[in-house]
Amino acid sequence: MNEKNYTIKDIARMANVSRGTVDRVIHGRGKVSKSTYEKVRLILDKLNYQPNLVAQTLRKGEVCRLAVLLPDFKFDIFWKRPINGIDTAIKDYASIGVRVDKFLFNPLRASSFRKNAKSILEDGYDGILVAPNLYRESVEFFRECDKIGLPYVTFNTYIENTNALGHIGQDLEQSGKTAASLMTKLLPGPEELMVVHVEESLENARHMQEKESGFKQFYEERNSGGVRIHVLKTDNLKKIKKTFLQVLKTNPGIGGIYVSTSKVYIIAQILEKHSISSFLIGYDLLDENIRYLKSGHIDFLIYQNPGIQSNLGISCLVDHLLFKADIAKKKLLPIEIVIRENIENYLQ
Amino acid sequence: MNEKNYTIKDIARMANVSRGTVDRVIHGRGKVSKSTYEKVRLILDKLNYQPNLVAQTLRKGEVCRLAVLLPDFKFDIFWKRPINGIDTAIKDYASIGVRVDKFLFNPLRASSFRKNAKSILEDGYDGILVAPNLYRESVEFFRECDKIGLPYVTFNTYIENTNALGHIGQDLEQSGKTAASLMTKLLPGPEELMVVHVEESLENARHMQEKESGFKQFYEERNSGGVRIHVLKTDNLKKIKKTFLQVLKTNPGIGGIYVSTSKVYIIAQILEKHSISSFLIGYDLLDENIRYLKSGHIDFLIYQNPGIQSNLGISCLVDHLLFKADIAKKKLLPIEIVIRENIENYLQ
DNA sequence: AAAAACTAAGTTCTCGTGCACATTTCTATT
DNA sequence: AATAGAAATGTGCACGAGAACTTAGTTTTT
Repeated sequence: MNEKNYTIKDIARMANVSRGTVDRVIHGRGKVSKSTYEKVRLILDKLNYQPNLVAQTLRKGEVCRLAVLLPDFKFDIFWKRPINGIDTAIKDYASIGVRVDKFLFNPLRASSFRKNAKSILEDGYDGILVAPNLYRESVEFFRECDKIGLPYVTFNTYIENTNALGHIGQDLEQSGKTAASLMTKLLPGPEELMVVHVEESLENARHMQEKESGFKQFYEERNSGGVRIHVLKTDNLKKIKKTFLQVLKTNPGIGGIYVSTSKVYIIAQILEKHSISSFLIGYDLLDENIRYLKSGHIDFLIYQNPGIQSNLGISCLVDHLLFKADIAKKKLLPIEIVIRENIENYLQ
Repeated sequence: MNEKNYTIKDIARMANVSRGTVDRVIHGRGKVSKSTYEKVRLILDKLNYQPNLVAQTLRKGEVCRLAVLLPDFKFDIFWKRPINGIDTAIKDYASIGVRVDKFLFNPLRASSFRKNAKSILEDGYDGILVAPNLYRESVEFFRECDKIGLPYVTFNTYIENTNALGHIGQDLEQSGKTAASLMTKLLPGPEELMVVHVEESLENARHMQEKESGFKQFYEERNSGGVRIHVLKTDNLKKIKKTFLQVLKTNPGIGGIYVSTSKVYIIAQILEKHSISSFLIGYDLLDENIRYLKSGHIDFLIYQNPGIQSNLGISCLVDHLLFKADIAKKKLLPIEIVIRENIENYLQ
């Protein structure tokens, strides 16, 4: 019950050797006779010796240095929350001696990515968390990392065939499927539905596509042949109202709308204004969205906490570097289903 | 950007005093002249000195000792997961010098609670996490704690008018409301519903009641006058099938069933066997429940991770004791809505 | 005026780890 | 047997905080 935490000193005393010898055994630094090695090893194993992480951290000062390479939210607001999440993670990990430096690149300029990547490679970091949304440059960067054995974790955008330690991201397809499943719960019969993409960021172009694909896939897998899905895509916030209403008018059978982005409140607004009754599912806990969820104009919000994503990314590297833990290749974020009654959990 | 973390030594050098003096200023231990005090204080404030938590922990060895007083899961399986959660928390906090000891009592015997409570009081702990499900004994225990200024956090069962530092628990009423809200999404019209309580543990008797109350409240608040709710309560697993089928037969209009416990798979089983089609909402990610969720016999599962609950409980005490943080009086657990498409997030 | 009491400050030790350096022990060669 | 050289093992210090202990200087007491 009352487990004592054995120290190197304890082990040394029990094995009748000095601390230095125990230390050498623990770290396999050699220069220990075979018999001594085995004697110490046995005691170590029997007592299940765990080094005192606190002392270790104190001694080492900075345990490891991580670099984070993400798009600057100045150019793409999408990245604001992941970056805030990183800031939180930085504080959390500072106490155990992990230092994290941020490198933010302009996602419109390959040169900006290259420049930051170069700095990272030159600065001798121990691990990197990177959003590889510039494909060619990222692959090039990964080659460099592989060359010098620098571990990296990919973030948000998944790239095949890399030696990444892991990937942290949203499961967009599954997210679309979740939306579709919720939709059929609202509208069990064969129905006419609409998928609306309200472009909000560069990053999201690809995301929206995958969500739509997941949404459709759900119905294909179910063989719900009777379902008709209309897709509306726009990046012009001014035009959207007109186009949207037109699609609705042309297809009066549409009973459910799935908005693939956090801009779902725009659709809710239109529905409210024109007193159109339709089921509505969208993303994220923006204040406007919450208002419409509470008023009943939005039926479900799906939430994938980007803050958690950042934290997972850092912890993934730390686990590998510090605790030598085997980490899951792909860590995906929870897809949270939010309604009026359980929203409180997700606010703060 | 590149904030250096100043140490006592740095401060001492800048103020031209010794480390001891700085230490005295920091901890207000007196024996420092006014002029020196102010000189040091000024530098401290200007540099926003934060003591190195790692060194502090190392020095102090054990930072604090916490006791956890819960029912033994040998007598009530309900407590298995919270206790597992505690075990996880114990490991997590060990690294920062927090020691947690478990005291498990027999929830059927007041004497068992008393005996454990006495041990805790005598052993000089710094804080206590307690499940006060034996009312009279708990109140008595809290009086003792108050007397010696021992902080405690209540867990799972809420007791009014205590000086508890906080309470960690499920929001049962809200949980019932969530179920009701999901039900209306499945069954929008005025309907006939059933609430089934399948008693599974002592603890749950009260829980079930609150969930039912929340479920009904949802409809009252909405003024859905047309809804009829039948309640079935049983602790006899053998009889349940018969009674349940009888209620269904007598009230053929019932279109939705809300099971207030994790035993929802029993109902699903009956529905499946008799090919009864009805919407079904229940609790927890038991293997059987997951199977029925995947097969479509269960429509929604609600999940309130008891492991998280334990962790929150410990962190609540640690925040208070170590970081002197103001903690929220009531911390409630997320109410997670689980369907086939997002279940993966919650498994492991 | 010397001893005692007190104040303000400095010094040293501890916590457990990890590494550099010092010392001992063993082996091989002359 | 003496000794170099390697191999094995021991020791000391630093990391930063914190508290006990020590010292220097001042005031009070007898």
